[in-house]
Amino acid sequence: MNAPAPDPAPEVQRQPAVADRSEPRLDLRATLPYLLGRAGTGLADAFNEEMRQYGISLQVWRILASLLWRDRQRITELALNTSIEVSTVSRLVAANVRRGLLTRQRAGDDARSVEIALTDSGRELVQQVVPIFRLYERVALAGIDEADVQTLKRLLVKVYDNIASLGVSQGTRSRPRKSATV
Amino acid sequence: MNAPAPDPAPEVQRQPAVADRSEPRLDLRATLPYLLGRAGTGLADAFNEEMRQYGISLQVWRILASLLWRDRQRITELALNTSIEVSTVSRLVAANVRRGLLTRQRAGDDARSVEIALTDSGRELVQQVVPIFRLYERVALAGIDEADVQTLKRLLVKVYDNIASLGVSQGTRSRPRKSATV
DNA sequence: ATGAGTTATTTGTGATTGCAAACAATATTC
DNA sequence: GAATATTGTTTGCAATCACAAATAACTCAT
Repeated sequence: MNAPAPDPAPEVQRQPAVADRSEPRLDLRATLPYLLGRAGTGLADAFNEEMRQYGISLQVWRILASLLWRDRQRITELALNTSIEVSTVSRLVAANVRRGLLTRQRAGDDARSVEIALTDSGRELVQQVVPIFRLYERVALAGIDEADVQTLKRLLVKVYDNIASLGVSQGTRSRPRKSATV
Repeated sequence: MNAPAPDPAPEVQRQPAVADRSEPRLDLRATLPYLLGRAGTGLADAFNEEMRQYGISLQVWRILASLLWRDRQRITELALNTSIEVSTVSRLVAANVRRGLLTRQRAGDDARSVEIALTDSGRELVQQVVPIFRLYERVALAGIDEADVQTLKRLLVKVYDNIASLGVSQGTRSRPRKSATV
């Protein structure tokens, strides 16, 4: 969702012939995918766990947070901004309208779309959680100096862009797909 | 639900009074949890997709890779090494024994445990995938110089350790929990 | 306006998987 | 050596969620 990655470097599809040169012995635990996934889901799981006491899931948190950032979004917008499947967003929104955290009303200009907004208690809840979220970020970054934090974030963006460039090359793909981001 | 955020290493429970000082406006997309999750699941999804043509899921890949690294592991070991839930490992192993990629035989010394090992065709398959895995890692790291790669990995370990300290701090936790690592 | 094509959302359904309970075997304690 | 606790694995069940099909409303060319 950003810079289309400068020089996407190696092309992915085909070349198993050459690649066989690498050793068969593979220690996953020193690889980027492993370290990245472990840190990511570790953080996500921990935060998700924390969210239980607020009665919301991580996914719902992201929807609420997105709405705090910009209120009155349509389902599709929410799906795009949170990287959650549209149908899932639809159901999650429905559930939380029932719970009184969100309102859903049809958009004036387009009778198909609905505008989702925070209720007062919804806003209250998110604002209550925001400090917790920030806290988790601080905890995750504890003992890392500011310069390294910036480096880390920059590299994570770079990595994402590198990967994203793959998806596009594949041709027909541009869908949101899964996710478990905090 | 487990530890309701006790008093882990870093300062956890901040007073919400002060916390309100932080801007209510929160741009998720500049935060570590977001960037981390996005990069991690982006990579995982892409690789998972790639695995389709080999007929295995990302989870199965990790089990196979772990067995390539060290053969003859018990279910619990596999769960530990791959960070996949024990019951899930059990089912995945069962399915792939049926498919002829793995063998399962009771361990000599303990009639409860089973030893999982690669069959020839299982080993053949993993070895075929290893280069693809390495390729994905290279693609993800494209354009990042060696020093930064090391920094990135080091920081990811640090972040994980920081988070892990949260969970462990409260005696009761030591289970593997969810995951989606490549 | 009418019908083809598109966009927004919801609903049906199957697959995955986490948790807890069930089982089975071993260890420990008395 | 019986009773109890612990460990390793599997299974029952429920929740989550992606994909696809269905529904509804809009756009636009004719």
